[in-house]
This record gives sequence, structure tokens and C-alpha cells, in this order.
Amino acid sequence: MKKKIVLIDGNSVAYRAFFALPLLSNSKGMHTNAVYGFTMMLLKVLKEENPTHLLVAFDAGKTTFRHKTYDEYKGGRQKTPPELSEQFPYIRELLKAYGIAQYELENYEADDIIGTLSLQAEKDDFEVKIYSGDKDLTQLASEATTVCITRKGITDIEVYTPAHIEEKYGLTPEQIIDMKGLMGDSSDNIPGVPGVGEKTAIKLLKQFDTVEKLLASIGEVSGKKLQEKLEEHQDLAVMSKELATILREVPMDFSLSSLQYNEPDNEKVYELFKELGFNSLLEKLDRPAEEAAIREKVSYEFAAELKEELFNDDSSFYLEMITENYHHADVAGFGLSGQSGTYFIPAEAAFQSAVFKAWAEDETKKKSVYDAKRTVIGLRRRGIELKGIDFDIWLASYLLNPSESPEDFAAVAKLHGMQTIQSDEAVYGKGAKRKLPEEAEYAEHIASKAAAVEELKTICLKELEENQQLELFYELELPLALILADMESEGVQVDVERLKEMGEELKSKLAGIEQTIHALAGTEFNINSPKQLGTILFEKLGLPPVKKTKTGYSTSADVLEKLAPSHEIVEHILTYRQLGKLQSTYIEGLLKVADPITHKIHTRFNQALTQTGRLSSTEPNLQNIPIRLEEGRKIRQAFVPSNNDSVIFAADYSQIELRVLAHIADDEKLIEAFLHDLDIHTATAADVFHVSQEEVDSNMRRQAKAVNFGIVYGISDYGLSQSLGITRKDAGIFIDRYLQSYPGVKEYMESIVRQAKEKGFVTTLLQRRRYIPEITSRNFNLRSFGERTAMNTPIQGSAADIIKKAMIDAAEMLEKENLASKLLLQVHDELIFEVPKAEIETMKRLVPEVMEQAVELKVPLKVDYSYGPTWYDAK
DNA sequence: ATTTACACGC
DNA sequence: GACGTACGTGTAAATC
Repeated sequence: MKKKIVLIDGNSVAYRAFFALPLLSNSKGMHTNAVYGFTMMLLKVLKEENPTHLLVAFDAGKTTFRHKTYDEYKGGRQKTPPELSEQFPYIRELLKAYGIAQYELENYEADDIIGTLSLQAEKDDFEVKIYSGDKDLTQLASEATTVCITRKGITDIEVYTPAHIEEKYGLTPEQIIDMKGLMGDSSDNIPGVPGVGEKTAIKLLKQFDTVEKLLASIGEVSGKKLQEKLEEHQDLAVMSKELATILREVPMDFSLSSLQYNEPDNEKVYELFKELGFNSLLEKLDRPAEEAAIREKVSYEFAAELKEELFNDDSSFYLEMITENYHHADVAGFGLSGQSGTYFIPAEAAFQSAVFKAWAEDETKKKSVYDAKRTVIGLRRRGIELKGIDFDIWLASYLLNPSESPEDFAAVAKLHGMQTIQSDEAVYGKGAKRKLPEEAEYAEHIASKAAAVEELKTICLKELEENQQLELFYELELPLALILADMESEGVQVDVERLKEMGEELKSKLAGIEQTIHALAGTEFNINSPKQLGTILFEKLGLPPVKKTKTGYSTSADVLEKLAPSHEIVEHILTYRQLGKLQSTYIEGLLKVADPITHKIHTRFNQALTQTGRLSSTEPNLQNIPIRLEEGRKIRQAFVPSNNDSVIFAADYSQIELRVLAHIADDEKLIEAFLHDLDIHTATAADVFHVSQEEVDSNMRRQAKAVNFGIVYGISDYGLSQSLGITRKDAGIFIDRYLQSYPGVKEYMESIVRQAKEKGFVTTLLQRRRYIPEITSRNFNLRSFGERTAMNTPIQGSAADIIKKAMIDAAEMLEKENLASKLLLQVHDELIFEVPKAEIETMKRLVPEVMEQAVELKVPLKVDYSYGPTWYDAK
């Protein structure tokens, strides 16, 4: 077989990749686009060229022998962006992993290394391929050597053979050097002859062959001006040619044979791709032997008979359900893995086994699970109280990186380096087709998950420790999961009759409004269809469109409010929308999910979803029950205690986020305001507008409130301008004035952004973490988003930490005080309890105390509370 | 089955 | 593979 060597210009290809691809980054915020592009190209080269020998050459240092000739060589070049510099070590690692030689040499450029080696290789009867992003290299093309230059993308290349060069320029490869000598090269700061560009250079070389011959017969050049220029700049032409000439005799201390390419170290490649987050490439990779072996090793036993020996003191335990809502879903089976082996346990075998129940309820038998809350509830519904939960892979994964915490077990396992688990979708199907396959198939799947839990625990524990998040995990999130399980199982009683009544009322109101709207429009149409509504308003009735969406006219509430004065129909539409929302989402929605027998609603709190550490609530979402408008607020009348002897008791933190801000920013004025328990929006208005508290009018307070809102939620000047109905510029001025009034806050905002840029993440009071890769983006919007995220997450996230801590403390208090009161719901800054009338006085005293003492800040936490016969009355 | 527009809460 | 506006969830309509 003929020997074939591929020579790659490492710097040039890395640069090309960096600028050709968007600034991708891995989950830890490291940029990866250049490495990715480089890898793509490398893979393509390996596959298509199938070389016997391979070398990647790099530029060494800043100065080369060319700088002696011309000290301005490569002058005026932009510094390598740090986003690219940080990637070079990974490119080097990649080459090592692939077993590819790399070389750099003091005083020389990669070009010269390649030029020298290609010459040697040609003499040694190699076929030579050169890869670069720099057209200079085309001068090396010959019968034996082909030069491949990357085009637009990174894997798209243009192949330069002598024939192609002849066709393209009408020159030989050697004449490329002469061409450069004449026309120069702005990117390398090679001057060339002023006034000579590509066209003239080619014309001259066709006539005179080389720079030297040209200069010897300047008199024969047509055109007086051109003659003069050449005469005047002879030395520039000679020097430029010299600079452009790739050296082919670089002293090198190795032989071609040492560049032999064998094969990659799969294990290393795998590790590297994993670190870089190249998931698509990982999948194509053969699994390293070690992990493949693990997959083989997941041998499990089918445990139909549950003997005590199966259960260890410390086990991994997986409860499987194939539909999402664990309040209704059937248990499909269990996986158990520990010292005594890995088992699949059929659901009914477990539920009928006293041994299983005894083990599950034994606090001293430790269990590591995936989604503790779901596991607890799944067992509780069958009369088993799971105790001794020691670890939860899902929660751990969420704490390690909330942005990458999918629900699917396989995806989480993969994140932490285990590729061996099949996705639930692959095993069970999705949507309407979701069902249990053959028992043998799902048994293996479930058993493999239990076995994986075992291994993932070790990995996650180590990472939690590195992040100093063990306390957050063990003292906050894991205990909270159990409290949430209790809240969800308990459920909230709804007055179904009351909901139905309200539904009837709404129904007739809506019918009336619908008629009015149709009459005013002069035609019947579906008011709920933004498309049809847009046609009616903006075409039939000729109202001026304010805003457009991708698909047509916007008919959102803020648009309609602007249009209200123009046509009577608009206010009716707004009312229709408002009532329609109440009807469909809240009345019908809640009736759909209320238990037909108990009339209780069991929401699910997602504890591993939000980027800030807040909870979310689904099926139904009980964190967005209307309160702002009276009609909607009435929905809360349907939320009632589960017995006549109790009340609904609500306690909420007053301005918790701004108090957190005062604390972490250590802002003197803000702290002072809270120490004096001032109305914070009035105080802000006074500070921002430089007036006394008494002089703050309602408009000033409204604006200050919007700014505070913006601070808490990290909105942009654009967002503030929208909420205040002012220009973006004015909103920006507002924010500046705010920051001038609170220098501590300003200082905090600046330092947290700096910190996020340095570390790639921000943390909260209790060490919750959020990675913000966007913050180093060159895209303004993206970077701004990252900056606001950096400023906002510690505020909102710490507030989330605090209320979670309060929930744990409150649960402990209820237990200790032996109270029958129950925590029902959490709505970000408030806790809703059901309280027996006899315990009201105690709860009035203890709940605010517990919540206010959850953590100690530089400012007091303040809790307001109220109670009544329905949630509506607890206001 | 998936996407879009809208509206509710904090 | 881009990323346009705090974060979520749910509904209906429209589109595939």
C-alpha cells in the first residue's frame, strides 16, 4: 500500500473552526466550538483520507525568523480571543487521545514545518495531503501533494492541485509565492507592491514568470504608472516574496516514520468528549471496554419470592411507573441492587410481601433512590411507609447542575458518565403508544436502573462534595422531598359545588359577552382564536395594529388595552378573555383534577426543574391561582379545609427578595430601610427621586415598585420600559439612578457579574449553583441575559433556599409541638396550612417565628399571616 | 403530536 | 444550533 501522510495546520484550522461556529459551550461554561470544529474536521480526514502517517503542526511563540526580515510581520493582528486560547489545550489533548503526532518549533510557523515535511515525504514517495484554512499553503501543491483549504464552514474544503491552481489563477503553485510578493497579504501584514492587486499580479506573472525576472525587465511592463510603482518598490516586492515563501528546510529532530498513525485510545477520547459535552459524538463512539463490561454485567435475578437475604442494610432501590402522574400511576415493578445482587421484583410480589414491607419501613435499612418523592408516594398508596432514604440521584443531579437535569433516568445517568441505560421512551414508547413491553424486557430495564443508582450515588456524592453542596443536599433538598411528599399526598380540599356554581355563572356571562362581541363585529367568529380575532379587529373593523407576532397581528392584553379607546368591542374582548381563562383553566381545569370521591386536589411539586431553586407545580398548577383581580380571586373560595373544624392559614414573607438583596449586597441604605421596617417602595422612591418619604406621590411609588420588581426578577431596561410604559432609554436612566442611590447594590451587581465570568457560575446563600455560560458570549443580548441572570439568581435562589428551610423547620415544629395542623402548599414566598381551630393561636405564634428564624440575615425577615374558612378569606 | 398565542401567579 | 428579553404552567387553536 502506498504511504500517505496528512499534515494539518493546527492553528489555522482551530481559528477557522472558532469563527465558523457559534460560540458553543459545555455545561460548565467552557467554550468548545473550536475543539468541536477541529474534531469534526479530524474525523472527516481520518475517514476520507485514511492516512498511514499524520501530523498536526502548531505555531510556536510570537516571533519567527520572518520577524527578523520584517519586524511588522503579522503586525496589527488582533490578539487571540481568550475564548479560543482556552480551547487549545483541549485540541492538544484530543490529538494525544487520538495518538496523533503534534509538533511546534521555536522561531518557525506551522507552515514551515509542513513545507519541510511535505518535501521530505515527497522524496520518500508518500502521497501528501495538507489541511489548512490559509491559502498560503497552496504554494506547496505538486504532483504528489494536494492542499485542502477549508471554505465557509469547517468540513467544506477546496482542493488545490497544480491543475486546480492553473485553472483558478493560471499560475503554477510556485508562482503563488510571487503573486503574494507582488500583491502582499493584509492578514499577515505583508506589504507587497502598492497598487498591485490580484489581477495585476497574475497578469505580470503570466508575462514574466517570477518576481525576479519581472524586476529585471521592468521596462517591458505595459503602463507607465505600474512601471514606476514597480521601480520604486522593488525591494518591497523582494522582501514580500521572501516573507511569503514557506521554508522547506527547517531543522527537525525526527523522522517521517515516527509520524505513523495507528489508532485512537478510545477510553481517552471518550473521557474527553464527555468533558467537552460532545454528546452527539459520544453516541457514535464505541463504548470503552470498561463501560461495555458494566452493561454486560447487569445480570439480574427475577425475584418472585422475597426472602430476607435479598435485602441489605444499604441498597439501591428503583420504583418504576410508566405514566407521569404518580398519584394515579400503577407501579410497574421494582429494581433492587446491593451486596446480595441485582433483582427485579414484580410489583405485586412486593406489595404482598411482609418481608418487603418490613424492609421498606425500616429506618435503619438505607435506600438510595431516584426521585424520593415519587417513590414514597408510590409505596404509600399501597400502604407502605418508606423510611431510611439516604440518597436521591435526581435531586443530586439537579443540585449539581440545574440546567441539565432531565427527568428521564437514562439522560441523568448519561450526564454523569453512564451510557448504559436505555431511555424510558425506547423501552415504553411515548404518547398514546406508551405501554409495558414483555416482562423480561422491562424487568431488565428496571433492574439496570437500580444497578445504576448504586454507581451514580458514588459519582454524585463526590461531585456534591467538590461543590460543597453536601449540606444543601442532606439538610435541605432531601428532607424537603419528604415534606413535599406529605403535602402532595395530603392534597387540598376543594368545594366542587362552589366551583360548579361559579362555572354556571361564568358560562352565562360569557355567552352574553360573546353575543355582544359578535354583534359589534357584525359576524360570528371564534373569539378564542387570535388569528380570527386579528382579522376582525384589524381588517374588518380597521383598528390600527400595534404589534405583530411571527404569524400575524398580536392581540395580547397590552395591545388591546391600547386599542380600547378606539372601539367599544375591545373592552368586551378583554373581559371575555379574562373570564374565559377563569372558566377553562381554573373552573374546568380544577374540576378535572379533583378526586371524584374525596374532592381533593393532589398537585405535584417539581423539585428539580427551575434554574433558580424555586419549586414548580403541575397537574394542577396551584402556584398560579388568581389573586390580583377580584373575579379571579373568588376561585380561592373553592379551596377549603378538609373538615369543618379547621381553617386555611396563610403566612407569607414580606419582600423576601429585597431583604435578601440588602443582605448579600450589604447595602447600608437598603439595610437601614428594612431595619426601620419602612414601606420599601416608598423608601426606594424617596431615595431615587431625592425627596422625603412624605413627598413620595403614588406615581413615584408605582415607578419605584416597578424598579424593585425589575431588580428582583432581573428584568432588562426593555422589560422595565414595558412595565412602566416608558422608553427604553428612560428605563435605563431609572436603573442608573436606582444604582446610584444604592451603591452597595451597584457594587454587588458588578462583583457578581465578574464572579460569574471568572467561575462560570453563581451561588446562593445555601450553595445552590447556577452555571451561566452565556455571560461570556459576544452576542450582546445573550451576554446581557447572562449578566441579569448572574445578578438575579443569588437573590431569587437564596429566597427559595430560605423558604425551603422554613418548610423543614415548620414541619419539625409541627411534629415537636404535636400539632394536627398540616402544611398544604408553597407558593414561592408563602406557606398555606390547614389548621384546626383549636391550634390557631399556637400557629399564629409559631409559624411566623419559624419562618422569620429560618436563616439569620443582616436584616430581619418579616412574615404576615391570616386565616379564614377558605383560601380566599386568608388574605 | 407539536407549535403558537395568550394569561395566570411570584 | 441559536439563543430577544425574569421564571414557570395550562389552555385553545392552528398546524403538522
